[in-house]
Amino acid sequence: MKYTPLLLFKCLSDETRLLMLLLIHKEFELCVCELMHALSVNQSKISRHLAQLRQSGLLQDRREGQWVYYRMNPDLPAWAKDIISVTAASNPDTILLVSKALSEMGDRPQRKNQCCKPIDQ
Amino acid sequence: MKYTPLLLFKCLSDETRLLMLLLIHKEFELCVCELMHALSVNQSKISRHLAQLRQSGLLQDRREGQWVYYRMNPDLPAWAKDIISVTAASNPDTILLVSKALSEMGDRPQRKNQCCKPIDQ
DNA sequence: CTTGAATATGTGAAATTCCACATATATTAT
DNA sequence: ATAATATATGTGGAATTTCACATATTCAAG
Repeated sequence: MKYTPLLLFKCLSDETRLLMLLLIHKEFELCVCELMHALSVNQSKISRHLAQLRQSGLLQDRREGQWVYYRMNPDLPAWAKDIISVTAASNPDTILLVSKALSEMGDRPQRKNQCCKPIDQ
Repeated sequence: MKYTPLLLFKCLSDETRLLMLLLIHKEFELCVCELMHALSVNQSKISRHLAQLRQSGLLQDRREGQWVYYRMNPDLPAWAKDIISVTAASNPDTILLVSKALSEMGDRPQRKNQCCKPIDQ
């Protein structure tokens, strides 16, 4: 996977993808249905943007039963991680509403092997 | 001017705009004809992308005689400056060729007197 | 095996972005 | 005044991106 600034910025230049990335960055790991609920966006749209982020090397996926969980790709170069971290830290308002919608979601899937990052609240 | 991550990333998601921004970031200030020469791109294309970067608040313009010089907008929020700086510092290859083309334009210190004169002079 | 839930993807249309060409504006020189 | 240079922008079309809908796939439960 070759990471270029242009590839990263194209990924970040769509509102749905940007919100998903920032929310996953905050929550460590989320599944498709959680993202659907948080962003109030239909399944095929979420899934297709996730596929693009995975194919671009920004996200990693992990299947657990019927659910597929997405998290930041740990192999992302440091400069790309920095850009996402700086964006998140300096613009907390960006994911305010979607983060609230996520926390108000009922029946969120339980992660089996999560050790460090609990579902908030 | 309201700066949002999405607006910044849309500006950075086009190759012409990204190269121009990184080159201006490195050179501090460049005029339209220098950018045309460095990127080997025609005038209307350069001018239109510069207009977008100015209208988005990323660049500042300054007229001096018949030339218009563009530089980074000093009012850019720190996080946005950081993103551009991190990108430039960690991806020097990105502007390698355009930077070389610019330096081959010659007489950089006196560019205000020589900018856009015919090549054979 | 069949059903249902969660997710992925084929497809064509809608929306957006990008571009080249022509033309307009601004400044300088003659 | 006119001409020449540098830059900006109107316009329509090409290219790309985004979208919704339908269908496919994968897995768990019965």
